[in-house]
Amino acid sequence: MAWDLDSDRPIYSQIVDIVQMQIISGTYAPGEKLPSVRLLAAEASVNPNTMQKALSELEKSGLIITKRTSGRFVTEEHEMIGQARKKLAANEVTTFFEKMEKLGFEKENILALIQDILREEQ
Amino acid sequence: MAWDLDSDRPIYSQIVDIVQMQIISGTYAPGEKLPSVRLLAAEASVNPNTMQKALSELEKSGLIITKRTSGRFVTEEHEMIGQARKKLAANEVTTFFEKMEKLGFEKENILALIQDILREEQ
Amino acid sequence: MAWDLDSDRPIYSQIVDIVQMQIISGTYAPGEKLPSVRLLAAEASVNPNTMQKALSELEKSGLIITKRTSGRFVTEEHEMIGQARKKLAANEVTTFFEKMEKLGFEKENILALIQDILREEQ
Amino acid sequence: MAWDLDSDRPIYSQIVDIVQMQIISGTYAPGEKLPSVRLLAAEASVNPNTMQKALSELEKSGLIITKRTSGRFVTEEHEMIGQARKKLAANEVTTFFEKMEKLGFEKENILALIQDILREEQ
DNA sequence: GTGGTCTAGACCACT
DNA sequence: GTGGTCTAGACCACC
Repeated sequence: MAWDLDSDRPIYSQIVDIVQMQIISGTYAPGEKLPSVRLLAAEASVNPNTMQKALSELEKSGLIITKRTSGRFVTEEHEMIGQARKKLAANEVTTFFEKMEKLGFEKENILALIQDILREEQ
Repeated sequence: MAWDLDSDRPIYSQIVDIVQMQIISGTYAPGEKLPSVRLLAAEASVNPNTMQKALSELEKSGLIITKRTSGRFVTEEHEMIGQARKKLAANEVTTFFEKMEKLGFEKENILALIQDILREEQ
Repeated sequence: MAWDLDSDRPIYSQIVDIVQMQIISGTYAPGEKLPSVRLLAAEASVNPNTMQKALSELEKSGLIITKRTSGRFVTEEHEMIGQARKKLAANEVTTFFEKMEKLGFEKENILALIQDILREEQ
Repeated sequence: MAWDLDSDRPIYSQIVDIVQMQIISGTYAPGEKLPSVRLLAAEASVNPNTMQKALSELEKSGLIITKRTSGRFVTEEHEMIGQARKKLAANEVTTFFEKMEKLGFEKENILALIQDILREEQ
């Protein structure tokens, strides 16, 4: 597993993004038990406290459920995962549009442009 | 001028991107003379050789014309600038689609999604 | 190896020509590993940076492939080498014709002249 | 007049080539009087002795005739000029073939190649 | 003053 | 060990 952490952003925040992505993409399925904090921390070469903080964030957002005695599990509510996915997607779309507008493209034209490019790729 | 260089990527490459963006966005107009290598290097707090390497790249790509004794100028061929703009846009579109596909969206659905989001923003 | 560099033209440019010639003539075979930058630089009594600049040019032109940690290799695409050979040949032919025209020969007569001379040489 | 002398070869020898070329190409017509040694030397930014030596060479080869009291003249024998022209042309042809053979072209193929290139140029 | 080239020497990432 | 990047400082040609 490539964790690829850099020192630009807080480590815990980068971990949140990675694990969130793994949940959304199904690497960790709904209801699946996550590895222990210690194991994950070791994998990522990170202090367990840091990993703990990251997982707490994910619990706040509802993607992870902690069962005191048995560990952490991915939520079984597909709805939660779907929401997270939509939120990330919305972020991607808006930052994408910001970049395109810096390049001087009007919102109205971007859709047309995308269709052009997709057509060329085929 | 905020050059905002980090150590993740080669500095000269970041400079290429920044100056390219300035040309495309019109900060430097077609035909306009660029500041001298030494001045730009001082501005960016970078060695003149590094700045030179960046500008040489831009010359190879056709965005900049060097006149030996009088300085460097933005090309007057709007065509070249338009091409660079299109190339950047195409990159943005493809990386955007890659990210969205990681999030589990099919190409066909992305267009629909964008339209939804744009409608909500209004 | 005689590098025979003079100060009329940029050294790196002369090196480009020499190595290019070695590749075309087969001194370095397709797929063969080139000596390291530092070694070549020492051979040519040149700064490693200068040699690097020359080899980078050759990489841009496609004759050389760089594998980051293991070295530089002559391309295995005979097509690329053939193209370079053709380009050099075309240059020779055109400069030859320019000289001959300065001497007052018409294009149509040059072919005939060449045939005469070749016949005499036999 | 661009004399373009470099320090690779003896200056007088370079001057011989240049003046010879001017005679062959008709810049100096058969029978025409050449400027004085002093004037030519000044033009070429060269010591008059050097110019003198160059012109003596040309006299030996028969291209120039010295008339003691009135100056130097281009020969009126078109034959002489024609021979010089042929000799230069022959040199060009042979050095051209040497270069092409270094590039791996057989004599037999060069003619065909030239015809190809000339056809493309049209 | 401009850009272009070159050297010397350093540090980095990768394997 | 490999190539890649960067800095510092020098000299050149051109105008």
